Amino acid sequence: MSAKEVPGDKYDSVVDLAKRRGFFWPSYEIYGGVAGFYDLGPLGTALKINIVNLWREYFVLKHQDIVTEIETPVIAPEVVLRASGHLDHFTDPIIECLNCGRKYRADHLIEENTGLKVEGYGVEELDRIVKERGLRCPQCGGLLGDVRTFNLLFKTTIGPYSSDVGYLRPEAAQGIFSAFRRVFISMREKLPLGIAQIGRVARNEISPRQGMVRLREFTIMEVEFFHDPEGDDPPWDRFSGKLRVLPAELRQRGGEKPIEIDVIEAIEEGVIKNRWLGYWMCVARDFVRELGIDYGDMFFEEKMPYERAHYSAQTFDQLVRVSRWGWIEVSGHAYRTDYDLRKHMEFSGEDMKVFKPFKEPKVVEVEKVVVDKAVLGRVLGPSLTSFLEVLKNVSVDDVKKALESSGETIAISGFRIPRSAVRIMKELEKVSGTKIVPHVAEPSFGAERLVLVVLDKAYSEEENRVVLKIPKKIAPVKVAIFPLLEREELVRVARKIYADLTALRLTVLYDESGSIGRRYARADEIGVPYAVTVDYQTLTDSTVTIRDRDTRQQIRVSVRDLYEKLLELLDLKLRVS
RNA sequence: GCGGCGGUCGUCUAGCCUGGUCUAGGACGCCGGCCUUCCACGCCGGAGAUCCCGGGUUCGAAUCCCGGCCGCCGCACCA
Repeated sequence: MSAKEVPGDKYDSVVDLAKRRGFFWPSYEIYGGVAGFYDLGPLGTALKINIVNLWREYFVLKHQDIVTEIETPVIAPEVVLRASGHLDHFTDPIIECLNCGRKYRADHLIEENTGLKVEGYGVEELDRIVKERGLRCPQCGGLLGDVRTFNLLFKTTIGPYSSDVGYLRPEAAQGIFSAFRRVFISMREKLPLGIAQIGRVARNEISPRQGMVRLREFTIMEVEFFHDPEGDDPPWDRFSGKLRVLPAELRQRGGEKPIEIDVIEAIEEGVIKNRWLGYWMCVARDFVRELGIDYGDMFFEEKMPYERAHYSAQTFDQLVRVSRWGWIEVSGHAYRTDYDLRKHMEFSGEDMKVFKPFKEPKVVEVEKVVVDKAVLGRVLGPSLTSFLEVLKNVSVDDVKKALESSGETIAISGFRIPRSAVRIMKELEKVSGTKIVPHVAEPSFGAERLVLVVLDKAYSEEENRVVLKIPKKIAPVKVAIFPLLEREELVRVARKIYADLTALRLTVLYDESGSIGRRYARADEIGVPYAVTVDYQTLTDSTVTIRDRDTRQQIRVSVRDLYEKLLELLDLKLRVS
């Protein structure tokens, strides 16, 4: 039985089904709705939970030796996002040309056209300058609109004081970086260490579109995988093989077709710049495949440097083909290097370095920064303490660099101190290891997008009936129980089976209304993989039929074996290979 | 954010141009009853619509006008 190819309006059918049967719909509909927010209904919630758990299976449970999971708050104090760079990269004063619609950074526009330094100016001040100077659009000479801020972070206040600014996190990562030391210690201080987090994040998108694809608030599933770039190889025996990849260099030359390349080869040839990034892409490939997406409908597109986030040295988006919008991003794979930990070290003053033992201890000549506190005390006075605190996190190289500049005084981390108060000393030391800042490879998924992708992929129409061919493992309802007819003797048996299967923790649907055909159709429409029917034969020999959603074939099993048989069919039976 | 198109029971839709006959019609779905021994059967009954929201024009607005919200498409934007 071949599924009819559903044409271009398939997405509409999916959305329609989602609303009718309770997968998802726009939030706050009774008030007209708000763009970028969606509710998950009963079935959507169940489906999402199953998808999330499958993700957990791939990224956490199959990697329990190297990945652990934590949970951190949705709200972050300002300093965290200042440290991470999100405040700088997410809050821009923007001005738009009223004539041609081009958008500019207001501060850059002013600096380039007037020579004024306006860094740190507020919106009103920038707006005033633009108006006073009569600045026009540099492209078309058109009139400019008002200066506005352009901020993708949702802002709030923590506690009763408006000065305590907080933001809804735009990614789960910053909570992980902030907690890195604690987790590292509780995981007995070993690298590599993956820290996973599943949670809600919010991004105040300018104009969210594409329904469930681009949300202002969604569930992110990510792993920050901390490792030594020179450390051991990933466990290639678990996940490896070919990836479909479209490298940036190829895109630059107009290439649109991904190449197929073995992950290890891709790393050796420098196509993928970090081994763990490549490894997690393999895991992502297999995870998404188990959601029902074929290899051919999925590939990894490398982002151009200007497309990347500020923290990323290389990014691949995992794209999946859906009916209405073509290729959409379901996951991002970023090589964040040691950027985030370094930034948090700098802002918090905490040492996030990790001790990396040498194979054998060695005696080396080390350089140390030595300061003359007597001299400094006279110059800096009470701020000496804070200077010494800051100095702990300044590298020897940075001090050297400062010493290279000319003048009586030198600048270190914003402090001006006499050159004579600082010198570099060399001494011999026995060292058994070194301290490194771990590097991070980050796979990151949007859960709601996956819900949409699964439904879009699973939706099919056969003989005017809708069948949702959701992979059995993630189907929100696993089994439907029907009495063939609404007769007391059949109903009694069917209800008993329903109660038994429910007690065994299967998600079960019981339905006795309408004809048997209608009930099969209703179950097909929400993707129930198996339907168990109690008929008159059941009353004589205690057997029931199990009907397969996709083939409509029925098999007959005894009620006693039903549970085991269903587990087997649903591929839920656990075993070691 | 700009431009185009659109918004009527849960869903799809009739009605809008040409204002009143609309207490807004139908189909599907849903609920109840009858019937029925396996794939949306049939019959009977029922519930279900702020006609997206607000304002205006008019004796009278689902219908005409304005503003807003939401959606789709294009542009712009997009960690």
